[in-house]
Amino acid sequence: MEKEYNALENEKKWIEIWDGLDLYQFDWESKKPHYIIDTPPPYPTGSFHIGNTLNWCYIDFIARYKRMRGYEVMFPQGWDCHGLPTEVKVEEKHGISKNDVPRDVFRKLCVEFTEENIEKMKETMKRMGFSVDWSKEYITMYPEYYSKTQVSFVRMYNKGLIYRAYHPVIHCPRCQTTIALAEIEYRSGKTQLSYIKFDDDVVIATTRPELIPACVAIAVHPEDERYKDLIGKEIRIPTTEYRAKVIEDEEVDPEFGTGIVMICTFGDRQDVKWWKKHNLELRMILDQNGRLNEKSGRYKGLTIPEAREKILEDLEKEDIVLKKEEIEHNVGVCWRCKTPIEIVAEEQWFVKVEKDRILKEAERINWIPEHMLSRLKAWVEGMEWDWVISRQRVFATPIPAWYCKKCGEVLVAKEEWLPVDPTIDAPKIPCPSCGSIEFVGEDDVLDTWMDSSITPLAIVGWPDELKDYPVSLRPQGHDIIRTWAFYTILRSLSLVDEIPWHEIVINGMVLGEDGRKMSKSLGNIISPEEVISKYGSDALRQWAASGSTGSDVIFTWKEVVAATRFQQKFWSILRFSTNHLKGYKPDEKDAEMMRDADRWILSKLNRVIKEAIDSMDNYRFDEALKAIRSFAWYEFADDYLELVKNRLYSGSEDERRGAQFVLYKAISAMIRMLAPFTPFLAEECWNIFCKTIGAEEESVHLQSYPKVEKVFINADAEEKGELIRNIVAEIRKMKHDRGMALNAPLKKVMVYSLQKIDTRDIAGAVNAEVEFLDEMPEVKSRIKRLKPKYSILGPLFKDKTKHIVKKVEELKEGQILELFNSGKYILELDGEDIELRSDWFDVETEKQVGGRDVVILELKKASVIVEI
RNA sequence: GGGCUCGUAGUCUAGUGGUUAUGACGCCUGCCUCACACGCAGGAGGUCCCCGGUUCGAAUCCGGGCGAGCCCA
Repeated sequence: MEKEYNALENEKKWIEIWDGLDLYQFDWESKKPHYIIDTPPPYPTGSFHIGNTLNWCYIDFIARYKRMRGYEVMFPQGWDCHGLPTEVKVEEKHGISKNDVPRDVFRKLCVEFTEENIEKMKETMKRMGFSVDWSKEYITMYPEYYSKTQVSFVRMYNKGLIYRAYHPVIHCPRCQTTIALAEIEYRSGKTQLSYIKFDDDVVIATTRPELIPACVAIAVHPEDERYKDLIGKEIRIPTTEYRAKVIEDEEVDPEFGTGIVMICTFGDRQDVKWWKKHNLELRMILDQNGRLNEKSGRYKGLTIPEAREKILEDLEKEDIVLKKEEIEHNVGVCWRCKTPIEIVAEEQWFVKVEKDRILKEAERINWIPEHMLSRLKAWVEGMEWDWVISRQRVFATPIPAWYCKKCGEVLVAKEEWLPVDPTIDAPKIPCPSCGSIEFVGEDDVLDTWMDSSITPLAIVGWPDELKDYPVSLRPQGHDIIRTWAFYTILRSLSLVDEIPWHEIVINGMVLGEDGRKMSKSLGNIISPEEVISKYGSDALRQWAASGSTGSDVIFTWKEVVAATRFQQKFWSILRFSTNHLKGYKPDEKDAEMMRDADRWILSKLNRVIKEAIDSMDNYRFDEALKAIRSFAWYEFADDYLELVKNRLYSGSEDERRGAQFVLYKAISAMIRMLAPFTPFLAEECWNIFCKTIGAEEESVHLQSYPKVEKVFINADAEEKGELIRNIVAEIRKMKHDRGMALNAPLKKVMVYSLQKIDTRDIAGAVNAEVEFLDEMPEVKSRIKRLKPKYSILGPLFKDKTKHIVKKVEELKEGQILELFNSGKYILELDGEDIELRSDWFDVETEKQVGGRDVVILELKKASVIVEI
């Protein structure tokens, strides 16, 4: 074995080998229990970012672990292709607008662009060693997938869960499309608040003077004494012939501006609420292109900024602009182009949101961490209107519907017609209402979430069949609980009356090294490729396991570097161990050759296996990896290997066999426990390990996870082992304190302890002859004090504990001896007899030696006499 | 403005009622001890954000405050 572990070389080697092996194929026919993961289909931006990396590392830890635990695991990979970002990129790339070319041509350009991006991202994913079953890949822009989206639309329409309605929707004037609530971002900034006199009594303050022609009412707070008399009055709206009534509403803020507010259709979402509540007139002065229309009178044709300027100018002329002031203001903008959004009323397709049902059913899903459910609940409870699913775009799943040219009837496709593009294909039947065969195809398309909200259904064969449902797991980030998780639950309930998954595991966001969200402007972005090219995938994967599930994780180079150090450490452990395992034939009978140190570490190993299993089962990757790493490094390498070195190098055949048995057990288990986290390192180590012991060389990723062998868990062995370790540590510390070399020979060491221990390995480790004493003839020893175990005393004696402890401290040596000799002692406290038991206390002893020039090391459970 | 999460050594972090509060990085001292100097052996470093309460006992539970982050309005 090389002295140094070369991660980059090794990882490259295994990627090539694995590529030809198909290790992770899912088999529906397998008799093993199925474990199906509804993996996120990322948006093919062309780069797999570090946030994705965290998410996929979690998925891969789970997938690899579950496989090793005997499950038939499905780890599919999808791509959520449709959407505006790609349209924008393609327009940029080809220097065109989507309206310059026919729809199908533009769509084709988008498909090509997306295919290239997918390839790039796959590259990174493979390099990361993710155990994806690529035969289960799905791509939402292909007809095989989007026909499923269309089927889902048709079925929900037929169930009355999709409808068309005239409704205020959020609209981006630049993108010229409707956007979902979830697609609004909020920007804070300064804006101008203008005070405008509508008449002598009515002065309103507005940030949107251009909407004055759309003013349909004026509102004041019902308890605002200043304006009581105004309620019910009709006021003329400046610059127009319209008149508006003054109404009262509790949601008016009397503190803001003048306390009088104009209600427009629509300035913001509050306007929508008031408009609905008070049944106000609808006067849309904005067109879809973001320009004012004829309803605005002489401002027709102006853009919003132009209109604002012109109207203010006109109002100034009328001398009714009383004041202007700058205020801090939050404005909703389009998430894509950052243009302030508008609210307009249009005919749209909607999906009905059955709030109560979703809230109730979401509780049947196991949320990890639990509190993430409250995020979903808060979102659902706050929803003000149904889900708008129509978009005025090109690169998306077509809405399978037509409108009869003659009578206007809406015709939604039959399932057997799908996939269909109504802008190209005609319906296969005449209008059911009037018999006409002339139709206009719907040219709105579906929201991308309509594609991605059926992923768990798509991977189990829906709509043809539903092989295994709900699926096992949804892993995703907390940022998309209100979108992906929410929409998926909604759709699953609507389509198959079932929750989509048994469990949902939420990962946090990745923050930059400065603890802030990664962003271009902060310049704190780290790409996975950058990390991989320097330190390799296994190191980055270990970083991903460093945070606790659900919490945001800070990216730190030092964590990555620490991971590579562990890899080297483990490599050295393997190098040492295989050196001593050459020619060893594993044999369970060798367990009989084990000595105290062997039994101790084997017991610890089995505890670690149990801990790792518990942690992995609870998706606590940080705990699991930490337990494995710290066992390997500190207990196994620093303590155990140091203890048995001498026996391995120069012990008898029997002495060696016991240690070899343990090396074999521990190395085998540690490699397998590491496999989900560091698949490359583990594979290489397993390969070397198998060669060393002459076993069949098969991928570690096809092995089973280590099992807890209860027979080796032994509290007595652990106590002895700890004592041996502590004795060695204490002697080393003594050498250190006296400036001696750690391997300097000592004349003699004598150990006295009530615990009978094996001194063979102590001798080897401290380079001295070691004698175990049954008595301490030359040593005077006395009990220094008793240390109460509060965890026992507290619950038994509650408030009396303090008094008892005080009494115990006052006990004489003879009384203490009585306690330890008989195991109990009667203590009198306030006239009451209390029976103390010896195991309620730890005893601290103090010893002295006369005569010989020795150093006495006092340990909790032993005295060590060292002759230097 | 609302919801959620969090506040523990210089930094990051574990710990959800019980001895001396976990670990990593960094720092200091000594060692090239035959697996590893990417290492080994030691060491220093803490008001567990603040105030109150519950309890024999609080980093942990409750209330209030201050601060941070995320999601939303």
